[in-house]
Amino acid sequence: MDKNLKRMATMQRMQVTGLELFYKNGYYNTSVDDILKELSLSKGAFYYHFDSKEDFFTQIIENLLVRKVYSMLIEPIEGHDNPLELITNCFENALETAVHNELDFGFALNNFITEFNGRNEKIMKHLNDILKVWEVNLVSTIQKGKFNNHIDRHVDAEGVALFLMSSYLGVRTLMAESCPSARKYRFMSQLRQYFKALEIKQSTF
Amino acid sequence: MDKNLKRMATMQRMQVTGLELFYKNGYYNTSVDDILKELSLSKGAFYYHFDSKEDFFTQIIENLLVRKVYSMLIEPIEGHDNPLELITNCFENALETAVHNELDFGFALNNFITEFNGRNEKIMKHLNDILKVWEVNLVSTIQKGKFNNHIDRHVDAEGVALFLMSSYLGVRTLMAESCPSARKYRFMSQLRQYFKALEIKQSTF
DNA sequence: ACTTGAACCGACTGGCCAGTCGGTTTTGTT
DNA sequence: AACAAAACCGACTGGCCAGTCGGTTCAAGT
Repeated sequence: MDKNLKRMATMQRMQVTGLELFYKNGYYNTSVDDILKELSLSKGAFYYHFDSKEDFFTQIIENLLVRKVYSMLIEPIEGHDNPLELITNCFENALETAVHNELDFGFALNNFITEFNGRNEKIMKHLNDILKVWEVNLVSTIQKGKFNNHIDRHVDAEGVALFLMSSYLGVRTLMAESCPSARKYRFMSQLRQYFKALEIKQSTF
Repeated sequence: MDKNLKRMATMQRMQVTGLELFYKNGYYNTSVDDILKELSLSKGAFYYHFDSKEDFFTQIIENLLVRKVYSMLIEPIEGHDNPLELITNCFENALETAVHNELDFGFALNNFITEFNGRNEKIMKHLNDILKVWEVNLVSTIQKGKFNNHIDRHVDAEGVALFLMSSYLGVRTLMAESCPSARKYRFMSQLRQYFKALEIKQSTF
């Protein structure tokens, strides 16, 4: 582990730069050489550390994407406060990074899913796993909210989770397209609107 | 116009097949030869009718995508009935085609936007125009609903339109990934839930 | 100083693909 | 039939790119 320090450092550098470029230009539009040029490294170094471009990407998912999605979209909603508030704040923060054009891992996830959907089963499996974790955590957070009387007990937790994930992924696509700031603001307003429908009264189905 | 009949027919065939393959495999992952093979046509035929792959795709957008999005997502919400009902039915139908794995033009739009975002300004312009038309029509439908007392007059029409577009694009991504039928059902339930919050009371902002 | 293996270099291969171009066939016109 | 234009053919070019491989450099141990 100590001897592997240099190895780890190089691999890490490659992965970070790789994710950046894959995020910006897409997987298929980013050549291994593009990444290597950025780092002043050579093909030899790359294939010394990774088996293939696909293997490289898989490791990026496991080492970077999973963790970041976790820390940005999952951890912030764990807690005993009102889940609707937690989720609101979480989305607010996540979308704020989007406004500043920073690397948004939720969006990266969305892009990669779109890019690999129906084209690369192996990679899709990894991406789906992340979605699954997100979904499961949303559902359990909402269930908890029902127990604690923050959320009406008739609401369908799975449905809400799906709706939240959908609208988040969708708005990120639209924010990338134009007026991110205004759209973030409008989106958050509507989210609050939607949450009101989940709060107290009897309804759902 | 009469003399051009064969020309038109061939171009049409190419475009229809092109859209299918671009939809299935993505633009960059579909070679011109792939499309030609499908049609038993040659490179010569292709470049006789189109200037470039990009020109070809642009014409597909203008001739097929625009019209289909219009007929599937815009026309159905024009009318004097309750806009919330119109939109509900429209989404219901649109998502139903998705369940059957048919070519869904709303989804195609979503995929192409993701694929070209930040990578091809020229094509993005065309795609954005479609989104804009969709948005404008949603907004005016909602405004009309406010006038006709179907929708609370405090609601932010632009916000609702954005939220609807977002959630639609997002759920399509998630439906493609797994359990489309169940997700469609859940999504529609939540959409109705959200619409309830827009119906009568004072709120918004 | 010498050895050894990890880390890295970069020229090269083979395949794919957008676009070209000289040629052939098909179609319509006279 | 004769001709011209439209439609189509397919071999070829040049560039890109994933992956290979024989070689060099560097660092640690002895």
